[in-house]
Amino acid sequence: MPEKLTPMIQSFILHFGEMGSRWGINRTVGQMYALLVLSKEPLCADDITEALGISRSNVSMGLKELISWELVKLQHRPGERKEFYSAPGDVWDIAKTLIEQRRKREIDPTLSTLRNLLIETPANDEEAYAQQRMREMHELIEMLTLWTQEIQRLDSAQLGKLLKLGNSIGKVLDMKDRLLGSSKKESTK
Amino acid sequence: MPEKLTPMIQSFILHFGEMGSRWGINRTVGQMYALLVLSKEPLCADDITEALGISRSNVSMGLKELISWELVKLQHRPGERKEFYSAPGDVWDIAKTLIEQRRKREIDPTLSTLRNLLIETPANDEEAYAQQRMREMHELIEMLTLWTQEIQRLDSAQLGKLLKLGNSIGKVLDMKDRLLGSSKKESTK
DNA sequence: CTGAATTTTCAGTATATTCTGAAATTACAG
DNA sequence: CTGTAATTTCAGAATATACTGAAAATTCAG
Repeated sequence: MPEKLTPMIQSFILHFGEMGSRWGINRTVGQMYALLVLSKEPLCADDITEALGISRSNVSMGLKELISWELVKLQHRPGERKEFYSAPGDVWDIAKTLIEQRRKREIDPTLSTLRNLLIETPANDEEAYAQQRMREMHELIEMLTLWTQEIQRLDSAQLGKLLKLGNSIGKVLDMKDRLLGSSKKESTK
Repeated sequence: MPEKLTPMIQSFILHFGEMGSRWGINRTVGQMYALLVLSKEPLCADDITEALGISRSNVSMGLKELISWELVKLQHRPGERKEFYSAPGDVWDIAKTLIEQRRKREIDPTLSTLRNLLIETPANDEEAYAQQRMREMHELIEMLTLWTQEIQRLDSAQLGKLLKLGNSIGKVLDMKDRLLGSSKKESTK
């Protein structure tokens, strides 16, 4: 469908369309975002319409969704009515936004549901067991959320350093282990 | 639709059905899994059919999917033709399987696509820029994958200790910072 | 203000996904 | 083996999601 996109850029867009559809976002919106991420200059709705070969109205709705995810920024040019859209220039910023939004939309409501079910008094053994599983689940999700929140506080530069250092994560966890006085004696591979 | 499920268990099942549908898994399969997770004893297909009020064939297909995700284990009882299904008893095992499977199904293919596009020689400035974004993206995904893989190596008990210690993750990251000689001077809140 | 350029909305259509019942297949107790 | 209890398959129906074009609403240059 796309018109003047190079094969390389097309492949990328198609792949992330498919990926998007595996997450909440739908295929077309995923493609729109992929296009925006790859383009240096902000694009207007018509640019997207043409590049992806989809209807103008579909683009309008897609952009609305991307904006609600805070993944896309709207810009105006002086003396121009037209609106231009762009994705953050920093990939880590994008990832942080994605994580944050999914937390708000999925994790938080889940934790809230679990808490509500946990304050009820179990009516029988079956419910007592069920509540135990829910409790474990709540604990786990809360902890993983904490971790990701800590990681999200790193800025792109810090993350870059971490990356360059290779997989020293093992070392950090070992350190953590020592801090915790872990019983299991297993080195990092 | 469900018959003899208590309201508490119903709520849980409904919520995780919705959640499942936001991920690759569909609503009904999500409900089936929620039911299995909450039940102490393994269930047979007919139990699920009855509890959720869906067709027997739907249950059969759903179970097939859950098995392909390795989220559910099949068991036989001596002298019984019937098959019984159960979810792991440990929530962390479940989470690890989910993470692992999503990595295989989504992350790995994405990294592979990115690598293929990165070995091409950019035909023009536009492609050169696009490749740069792809490179950053590849780096980031690879690093985050490494982190999660390290975390996945922890067993349930280690994770439990981590949890009980509260959010000491900040401290570890600070430690890491010092190790890296971070420039930014910001304490853990 | 005005009106042309632009964006948004939405009802209807197209597409994709999920679900079902009936038929085919499989597995195993006897 | 055989018969039956169980599971699986699959074509078609039901449902849900995505997409479009036309019409309405909005915005701002002049």
